[in-house]
Amino acid sequence: MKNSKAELIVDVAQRLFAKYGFKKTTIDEIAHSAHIAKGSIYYYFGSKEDIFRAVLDKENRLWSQKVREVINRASTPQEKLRAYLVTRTKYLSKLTNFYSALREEYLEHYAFIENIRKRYFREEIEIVKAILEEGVKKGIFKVEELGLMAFVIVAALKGLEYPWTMEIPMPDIEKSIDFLLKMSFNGLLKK
Amino acid sequence: MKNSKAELIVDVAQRLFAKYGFKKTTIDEIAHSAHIAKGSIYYYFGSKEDIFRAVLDKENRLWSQKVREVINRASTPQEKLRAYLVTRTKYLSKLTNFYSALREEYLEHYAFIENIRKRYFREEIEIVKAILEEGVKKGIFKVEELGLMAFVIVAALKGLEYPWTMEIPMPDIEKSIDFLLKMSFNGLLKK
DNA sequence: TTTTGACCAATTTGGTTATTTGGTCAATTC
DNA sequence: GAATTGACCAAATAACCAAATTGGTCAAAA
Repeated sequence: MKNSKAELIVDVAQRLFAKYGFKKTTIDEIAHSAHIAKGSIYYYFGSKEDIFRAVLDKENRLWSQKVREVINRASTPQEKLRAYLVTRTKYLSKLTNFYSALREEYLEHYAFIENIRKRYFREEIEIVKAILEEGVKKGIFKVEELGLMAFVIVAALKGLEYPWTMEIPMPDIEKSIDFLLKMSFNGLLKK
Repeated sequence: MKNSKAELIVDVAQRLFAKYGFKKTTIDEIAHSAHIAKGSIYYYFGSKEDIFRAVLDKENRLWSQKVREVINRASTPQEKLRAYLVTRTKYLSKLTNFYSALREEYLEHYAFIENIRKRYFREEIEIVKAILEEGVKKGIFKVEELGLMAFVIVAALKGLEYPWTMEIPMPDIEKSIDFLLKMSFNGLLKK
């Protein structure tokens, strides 16, 4: 038995949320699509928000796994940082629900979505922090305040996401990242 | 006579827009607050959007002036860049309408606000580009692609704005900027 | 232990009417 | 004639309300 009922619900909900968004997807639809009664859903989940959280968690686990995998495969801290930046950005747009929930759907700003957003923001900072830490330990990076540095990097990344929301013609994302990295490593100043 | 009627309208509208936002402020209110008839407003402005644009322009001129002033006062390109980053960020939050229009009010996403947003985004990029250009000419900076570099810097700045919208406890903004700058100048790598 | 569907309170929807809004303009004032 | 006015209008919005839908419950059944 590879799929428990709870997983089935999450899978179905994932598809529907992706298509219609959180608000427009109804529990009845989910139940119907999953060929179970509505009551069954509430046997496994406490609320609609709970289901959504489960979907987001699933997508985030996938993203997190992929990102960590790519980071581990890279050998130097520089490569790790680059691998992280490129992968996280490319992969993020594939996580339909995660992405739209944290960007578009926040028009409605549900409190629970805000919380999820914060949690993942912190998670990203932790990932970057770990990379920087390794770099410092290996004597490759020179960073005084790890936490702040990680914060600034992640915040800057968010900034790179922003323009394409605004439909400003944006230079190719990967090029921008490579550029940001090159500058980060070597600095602006002429040697 | 130091205030033309058009200026009076803009001043009154500025106050009201700041308090109630674009949508909730009515032409009747503006007319009433300015002690003139509604028709008079349309003698000077073509539409409500026009008035709003005028308010935004006024605030932007102020901001722009302040920023350029501070930049000119600084002597080295490094100082100019720092002066720009700090001033632009600190000052931006004072421009009530400008700020809220380009952040909160975009929930409604009026096309004309999107356009203004884009224009100011480009304006910021130009300012940064000019600073970088000077730095390169003086042989202080080493930047290959000026446009892209300026874009990345401004985008990163937007990223630093983002967290306090999300109410994530954010490290002090000035500290972050100094940090970002130090890193930008010297790079992450150990020498 | 799981599953069900009738059931309920609360919210959302669709349709209608009343009010307000942005914008016009002929008449009036300066 | 440039500037100002307020009554006026079509269109948008708010207010209202009944009907439908929604998230969530629960006693009964499997």
